[in-house]
Amino acid sequence: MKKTTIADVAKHANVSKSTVSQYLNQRYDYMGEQTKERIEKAIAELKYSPNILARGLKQKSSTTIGVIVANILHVFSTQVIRAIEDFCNEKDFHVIVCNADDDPVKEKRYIDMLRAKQVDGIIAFPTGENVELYKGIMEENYPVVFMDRLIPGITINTILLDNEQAAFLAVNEFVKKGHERIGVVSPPLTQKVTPRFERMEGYKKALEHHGIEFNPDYILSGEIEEMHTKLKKMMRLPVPPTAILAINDRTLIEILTYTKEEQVRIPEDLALINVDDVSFASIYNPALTTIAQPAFEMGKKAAEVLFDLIRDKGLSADVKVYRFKPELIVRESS
Amino acid sequence: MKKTTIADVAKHANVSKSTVSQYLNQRYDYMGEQTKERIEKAIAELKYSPNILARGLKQKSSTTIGVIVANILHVFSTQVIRAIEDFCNEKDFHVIVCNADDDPVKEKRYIDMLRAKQVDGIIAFPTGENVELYKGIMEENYPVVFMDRLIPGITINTILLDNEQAAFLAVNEFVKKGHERIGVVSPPLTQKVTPRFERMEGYKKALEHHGIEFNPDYILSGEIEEMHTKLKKMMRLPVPPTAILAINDRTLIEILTYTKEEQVRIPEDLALINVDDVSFASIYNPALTTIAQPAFEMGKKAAEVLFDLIRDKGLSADVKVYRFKPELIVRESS
DNA sequence: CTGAAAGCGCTTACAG
DNA sequence: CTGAAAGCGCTTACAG
Repeated sequence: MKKTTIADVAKHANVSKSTVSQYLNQRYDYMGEQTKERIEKAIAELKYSPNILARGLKQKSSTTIGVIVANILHVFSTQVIRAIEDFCNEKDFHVIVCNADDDPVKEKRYIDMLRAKQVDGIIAFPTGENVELYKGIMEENYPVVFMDRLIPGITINTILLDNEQAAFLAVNEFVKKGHERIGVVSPPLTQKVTPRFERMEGYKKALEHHGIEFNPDYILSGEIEEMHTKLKKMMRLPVPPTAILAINDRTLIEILTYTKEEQVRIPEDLALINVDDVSFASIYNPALTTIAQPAFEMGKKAAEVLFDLIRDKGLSADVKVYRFKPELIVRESS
Repeated sequence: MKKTTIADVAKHANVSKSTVSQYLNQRYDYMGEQTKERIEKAIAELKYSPNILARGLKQKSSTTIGVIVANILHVFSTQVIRAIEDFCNEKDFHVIVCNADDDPVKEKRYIDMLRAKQVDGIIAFPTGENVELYKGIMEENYPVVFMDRLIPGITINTILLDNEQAAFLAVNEFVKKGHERIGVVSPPLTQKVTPRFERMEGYKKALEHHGIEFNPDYILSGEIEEMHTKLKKMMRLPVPPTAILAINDRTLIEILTYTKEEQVRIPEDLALINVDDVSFASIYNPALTTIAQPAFEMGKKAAEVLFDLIRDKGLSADVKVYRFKPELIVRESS
């Protein structure tokens, strides 16, 4: 089944390829009515559809962008991708999705391959490594937007949650309910991953703001695997925390596994707030008080900024960090 | 910043474009050691990376496949996509993700655009419409694999859960626990969407197998919005069901919203099993008994089958329906 | 062992 | 108002 090409259409309509191409690109300026009709008919009869790859070769655009997430299984990433895809669909663009698994080697490989595929731009949740790679991209003015994470020394447009504010909202809510012994649970803080790091900062500032003394025993940070033991240890302190802020959905699951096992009552024995409005928040027993991220808006913004860069050939007037407001959703766990 | 092309490399290395191309494609058969080295050096110095679009134009491959899901926000779809992407990554392929939202018009648009982009194959969760479109594709031997849904009259390789078995497992578990009044909750059964339809069939067969009389009052099907009222009605029957099979995760959420609101105790007042091992199954109170789908295996299989088709130019010897076994995970709700 | 030439399917000045 | 020609960046017989 040989594909029909523009040449076939031209022959069938008795015009030149150029004229067909003009027609396809809506340059009807000087085109005769009859020519137009003949071409239209030929296209319909041959069921012709142009090869976008060939067009892209000439026009230097693949009408495709790449999105590199850590892992598409994370709900936040999924929502961001959905928003980006909706935006792209309106512009007749497609999106290639890549999972870097927080692995800088995979990240670099994907970026190189996407660029080899002439992708018009990339939205990435950067691993934080590959600084040289991104520096090079910056210098070339290749369109890139960062999502969720900042890389020190790299000035690239970035979409972020107001992470400090997120922690602030949680601590405020706890204080309002009378808590003073407020703990926080986070994945490892060794790497300066933006969301974790900033949320911790916000937590500390909020305590200070409320005149609560900072207690290092109430900060739990570690790999998911060791979280259970660490949690047990923290809750068995002579004076344990009465409220806990879970820094993301993964840590929330660990905490709930623990409270279920140990039959800890929420919020009586332990109040709980987490960042990310998980799917089961309102049906859980008790319903979970959460801090929601506007994931769809953030994804949409990332797409908008990227398309502006693409239009302006990467020469954005000013590189910005866009901060989005988190929202406290009070339910029963706080 | 003009991109460096194969011509630049050729000039720099003092050879012809052909030779550079041979080098790039590892056809070293007769290539002189020095030539090789000179090219290698030139590539490194110019930081050359080939334009895959141009290569694709000649080779008639975009090393890209399309995946059309109903909605990437569904966990099952996400897992399937992740498995497909991992598979593609090993083959140096990329995947374009599209959300058809169960809208046949969007579905058709995506398929047309993906094909115009010379995508090498498509994995789709078909809406069930666009029968003519798929018939045409079939006749052209264009590589397509269906996921999750069958379309009557279209013989295309399809990956499915053994849906009857899924319902069977649930009913068996209920019967084992002494239940005889077993209900089922499903989205609308009007359209013959494969999973719903087959799971209902399995439910009926299972009842028959256990000698339980089929009671139409225990079958609830409807839009998500009206489910709550219908649920209330069913539970207020003179003789209400004592166990419910939720046909997917969306209906599960509705049921749990209801039971939470009405303080129905699970499993004492109502036993519950749902298809899809949701993320909160083990931390819910009570932990949920579920039927898990092997989503990753299913996604991987879809990719394997598609790549076989691509290799064989769509001329697969035999079109098959691949059935995957569901797994009963007994927790506390049954 | 390597190069000149044609071609993949388009677009785009330019000429007439 | 329309066509011939060159070119986008590759690959691939074929010749030598």
